[in-house]
Amino acid sequence: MEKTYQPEQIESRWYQRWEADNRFAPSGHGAPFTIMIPPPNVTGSLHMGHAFQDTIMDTLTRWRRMQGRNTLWQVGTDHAGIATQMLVERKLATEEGKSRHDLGRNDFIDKVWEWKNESGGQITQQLRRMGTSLDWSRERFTMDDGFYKAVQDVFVRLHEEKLIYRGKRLVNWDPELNTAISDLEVENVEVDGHMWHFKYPLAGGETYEYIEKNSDGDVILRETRDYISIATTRPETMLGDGAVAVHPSDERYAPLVGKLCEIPVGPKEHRRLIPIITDEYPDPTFGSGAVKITGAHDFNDYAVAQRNNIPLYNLMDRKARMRTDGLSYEASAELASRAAKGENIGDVAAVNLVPEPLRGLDRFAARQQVIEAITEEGLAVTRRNEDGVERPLVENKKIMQPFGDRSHVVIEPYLTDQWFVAVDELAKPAIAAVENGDIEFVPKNYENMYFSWMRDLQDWCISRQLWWGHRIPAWYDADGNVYVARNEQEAREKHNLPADLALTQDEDVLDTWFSSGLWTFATLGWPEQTPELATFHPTSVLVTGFDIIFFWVARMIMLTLKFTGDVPFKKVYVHGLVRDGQGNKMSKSKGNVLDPIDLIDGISLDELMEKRTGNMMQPQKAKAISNATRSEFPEGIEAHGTDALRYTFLSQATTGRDIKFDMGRLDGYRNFCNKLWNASRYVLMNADGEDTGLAPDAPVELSLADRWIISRLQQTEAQVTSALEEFRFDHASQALYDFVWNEYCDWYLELSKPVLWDENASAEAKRGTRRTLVRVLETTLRLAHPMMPYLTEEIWQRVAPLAGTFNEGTEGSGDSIMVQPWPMVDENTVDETATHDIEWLKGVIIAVRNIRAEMNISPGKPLDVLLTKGADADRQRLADNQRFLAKLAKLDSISWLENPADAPLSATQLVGEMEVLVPMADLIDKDTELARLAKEIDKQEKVINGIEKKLSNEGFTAKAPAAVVEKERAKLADSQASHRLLMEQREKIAAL
RNA sequence: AGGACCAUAGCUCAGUUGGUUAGAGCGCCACGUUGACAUCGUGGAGGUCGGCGGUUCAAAUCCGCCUGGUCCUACCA
Repeated sequence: MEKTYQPEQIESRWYQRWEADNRFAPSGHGAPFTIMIPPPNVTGSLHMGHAFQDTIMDTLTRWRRMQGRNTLWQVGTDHAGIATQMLVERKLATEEGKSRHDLGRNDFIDKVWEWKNESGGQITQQLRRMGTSLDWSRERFTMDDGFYKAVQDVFVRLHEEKLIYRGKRLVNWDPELNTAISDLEVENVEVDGHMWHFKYPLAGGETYEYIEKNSDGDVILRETRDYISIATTRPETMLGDGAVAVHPSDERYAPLVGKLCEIPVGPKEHRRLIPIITDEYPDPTFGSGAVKITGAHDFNDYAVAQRNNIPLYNLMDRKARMRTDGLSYEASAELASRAAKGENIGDVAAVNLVPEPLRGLDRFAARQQVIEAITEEGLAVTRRNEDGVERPLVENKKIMQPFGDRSHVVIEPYLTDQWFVAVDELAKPAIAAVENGDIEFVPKNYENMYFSWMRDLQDWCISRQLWWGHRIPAWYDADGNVYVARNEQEAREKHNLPADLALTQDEDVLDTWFSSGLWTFATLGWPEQTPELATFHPTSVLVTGFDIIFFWVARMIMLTLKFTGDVPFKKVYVHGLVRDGQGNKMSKSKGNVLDPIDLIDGISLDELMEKRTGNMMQPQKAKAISNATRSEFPEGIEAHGTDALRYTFLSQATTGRDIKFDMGRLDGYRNFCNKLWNASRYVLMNADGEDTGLAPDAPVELSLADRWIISRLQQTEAQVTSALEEFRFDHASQALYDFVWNEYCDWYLELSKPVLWDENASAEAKRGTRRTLVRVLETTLRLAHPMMPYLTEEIWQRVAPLAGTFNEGTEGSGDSIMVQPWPMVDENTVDETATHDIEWLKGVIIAVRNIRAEMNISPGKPLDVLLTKGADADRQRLADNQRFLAKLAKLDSISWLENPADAPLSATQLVGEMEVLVPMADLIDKDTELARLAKEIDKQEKVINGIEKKLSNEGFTAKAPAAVVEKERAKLADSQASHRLLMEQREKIAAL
């Protein structure tokens, strides 16, 4: 074996072997255990979030597999409609200078498939690097044939039940991508905005008395007005106003209700009139209390317009430019004015209320022009500034502006025909499933997040004006009648359409999340009732980030309950975001992204800087990022191997919070891998080719240390297992780390040396120690395997043949650790006595080490040590463990002093009641030692005082449980003993 | 505006139902290479558990308020 662990040589070899041997396919005979991987974008690449998530899923999967469960970890990728289409469009533009429209729909889609086939392997290759035991033989894609069928089926059936409908609604429109998006794909960001105040003159020059009162009811303003004052952050939408609304209780405007006012924009001769109405929506205490209602360009206004039958006038095209189509402004204004008076004007779609000079302008340019025109006309509300000049009132104001989460452009509420899922009926059972515990969130508090969202759910807009995705299975005839069916033929049959009737399919595709919502059951063959579906569904646990609970988890629950009658998963393990070491979100623009593969393989500083700044347009920013990178990673990043990376993720996988990825820990766990590697080297050096007690009838003698480490192993097995059951990967990894490093390596291996290297030790004892060394290691490897698969497999191959315990119950498949049984706790080998004895032994050794350090005695200098004042048990322990003590504490001799009074001047430490003496008359520095003792005495006195105070408190002795009081008394006795000893020491030294 | 989570050693984090002398790793200091490992060993320094109040015999832990941070949801024309 190499002297240090070299992961790169081991990992790819084992992964290929596992995959070739079909180790990842379900094979257990126990209860099924299923995890569905959250399908990564097919054209994506592995980021830290994936790596983290995949580590957790793989750990669970490997663990359950070893427990004998019939384990399936289903793999697949997502077609990721918008993301993939954007990517290919950008590629097309840069490489061929073409847009998708140059290619046309079919050729473009071919192009995407081409790209998918070319690059889709990247993410799956990277997944393999993480050691994931995914069943590649069942890999799925959300646009493969099976999914196509499932999606058609779900769509058609939901439509038949009227749970999918089509309608003209106000939706979030992305003017860059030219598609509708769902509420969830909108990010609201606070930006600096303005609020303008304009006067809407009353029709026919009418006037009224405007009276403003303060909260006490005193009149603070009284004036005659011929207008109503309106505030807006989006003046360009005034063109599409359909009404002005005031609150019904607002006395200021009561005289105006039912009258008409004039929108102060557009050609003067065709100014439109709109009614002043009442609605609950306006807040009388905000602004002027009067709100313009632009039903086609604002969600709140839309609701008001619906309630009050106000027409919706669309002003913009798909790119959020002012419309150029439809009727002339003059004709449109005429129609709209008739509508305002209550006339039915039929289809409003042709009405284009954008004045000709503004047509074709971008929305922001149009805004500027509208503001200027109104201001010029004197219809802006003015305020006298500090300098005494009247100026138009423009408030600077933080406003929340909606941005597309992909395109990062301002989203426009836009009136279009879209397909929707009516969610009310689907949400009810989905809420119930979590309420009644059929689905459990870990940690629990995410259930609240889920409930609050589910209880206030809007219908889900599922149509996207994209090309890449599942095309909506609906066909139209020339008259616009719609026929929903699985295919055109079925549409004709279903509706008895004449063969010569021309049908065209809906141009839109479905929201990506519509198909991924079917992920847990469509991957298993649904709508066919396959054996896989019967076996592996519902799945056991979903591992996912909190950020997609709404996007994905909630929708899976709704759709799966609807179509399988069962929940998609029983548990949802929700994890936080992986952030950088400083707690910042990793992002390309910040240049702080870590690539899991780089952490595994290592990367030079130059390459890392290039990677982080490669496509960056601004040289200044690139330089800043380079500098930051250089100061954080002056030497680049070393290779750490997959297991170390996995272990780091697991140790940081604490519940309910984001993860600050800690490079220091990564180094630490790389060292841990090396530690385990070297411990194994030691075991193999001492056991390979030797008698490890494999023969069933060979007599074996187990030493104290052997019994102790076996006992500790049982406890570790119990800890790791229960930690995994509770999804506490941090605890599982910690328990294993402690056992391996602090017990097996630090103590047991050292304790094994005196036996193995002692020529006088019996064959039985040597055999027992070798057997224990090997078996404990072998079991530990199995315990560690789900967390660190490569290292454990590599070592296990060499250790297992010497351990001879691995074939139990898994005959014929004993050639990989993957298929070995998970360690079972054996209560019979838990040995309390051995534990106490070893603790005593450690106590003596540590006491000597302490004395060495305190007295500045070289660690190598052999000492003669005396023990005294102990019980008979201590004397016996000394007799039994002479050679261990001598070896580990580097002693010449250690013996029992019958009469404490005979003790020479010594440095002394207590182990229980017993004293450990290192005689050292010649070594002592009087003053230093006295100072040290004074400090120690002081410390003990503080402890004693604290406990005495506690014990003298009657409330404590009366009310605290007896055991707690007893514990305090024992502590007091210990401290008093220490104190006495220190005092004696001080006396002796002082007498020198 | 409503809600969630977080605040423990210089850094990253543990700390079960209240009872520890408050722990780990990294970093730091001192010492140490003959027989698994310097990606190591031994010993050590370092914390009034964000602040204030309360409940209790007893609070890092339970309750309230405050401060600071992260995030979600909804938003006011």
